[in-house]
Amino acid sequence: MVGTVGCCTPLAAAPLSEDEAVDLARGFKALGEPVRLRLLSLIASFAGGEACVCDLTDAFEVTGPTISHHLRVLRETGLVESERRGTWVYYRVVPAKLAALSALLQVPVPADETPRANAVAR
Amino acid sequence: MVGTVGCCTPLAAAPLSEDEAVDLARGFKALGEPVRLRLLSLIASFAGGEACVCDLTDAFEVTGPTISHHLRVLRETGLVESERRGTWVYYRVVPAKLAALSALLQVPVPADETPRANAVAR
DNA sequence: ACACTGCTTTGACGAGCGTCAAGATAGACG
DNA sequence: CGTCTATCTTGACGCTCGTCAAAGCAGTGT
Repeated sequence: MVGTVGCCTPLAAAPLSEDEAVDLARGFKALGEPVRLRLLSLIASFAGGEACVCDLTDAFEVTGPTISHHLRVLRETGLVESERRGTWVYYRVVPAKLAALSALLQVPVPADETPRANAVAR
Repeated sequence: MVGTVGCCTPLAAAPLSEDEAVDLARGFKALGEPVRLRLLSLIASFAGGEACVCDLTDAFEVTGPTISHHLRVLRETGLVESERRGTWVYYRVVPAKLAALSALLQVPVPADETPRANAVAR
């Protein structure tokens, strides 16, 4: 049963240990950078689920080395995989890793708060 | 400014714009720090969904001001709310904000990859 | 073998972040 | 009012991070 809210380790289930927190924070920190987030989004939304670096570089204002640096961070965090095919290097996302982080943020919504995500008032 | 850009926008649906990415990355960056992640987890798993700062401070190795600083970051990011009641200040998580970030990471899993996300421990 | 293109690494610089000690503020209780 | 406790702010320090230019490496084609 995959679909349940408590499939893995929701944030509210139990206080995170320091080691768990260090490990998970690595993932979120990698996502906490606009260029990396766009990079991930671009790769994920490419046809076939993979994109070559040449496509990615053109979509940003930063230089090639910077893109390469961010891709390396994403790769070393396990959020993407890379593979060289001939001249080009292709990147694709690792869904399991994203799912793990996503699951952590699924908090059981208390009764006095609407479960709709877009109703963030204030 | 409410600005919850991607309330229901999975990462793979379409490439993030720069503005969306900047906004969402703010949230992930706040989560990308072990102490803050544990703080959030601690608050979320407290009975009643809220915890006073005194409870939180005791659970960490860092000093009071540092806890206060991290709580401020979480508050200014919209991940938690605070309320003073008498002597103590209580914090509680904002589920909608977490849900928004969680939804973004839900990627359609391709057939060749296992959908299991519980390999979080690493 | 040589030149050319795609991508990564190296080294350096400025900005931002996590942390603490010390001081400031707010409420409770004599 | 004055003191005590709980929490936040300020200012400073070291470390990490994002960025770039320049150099390096890997494949392709001539």
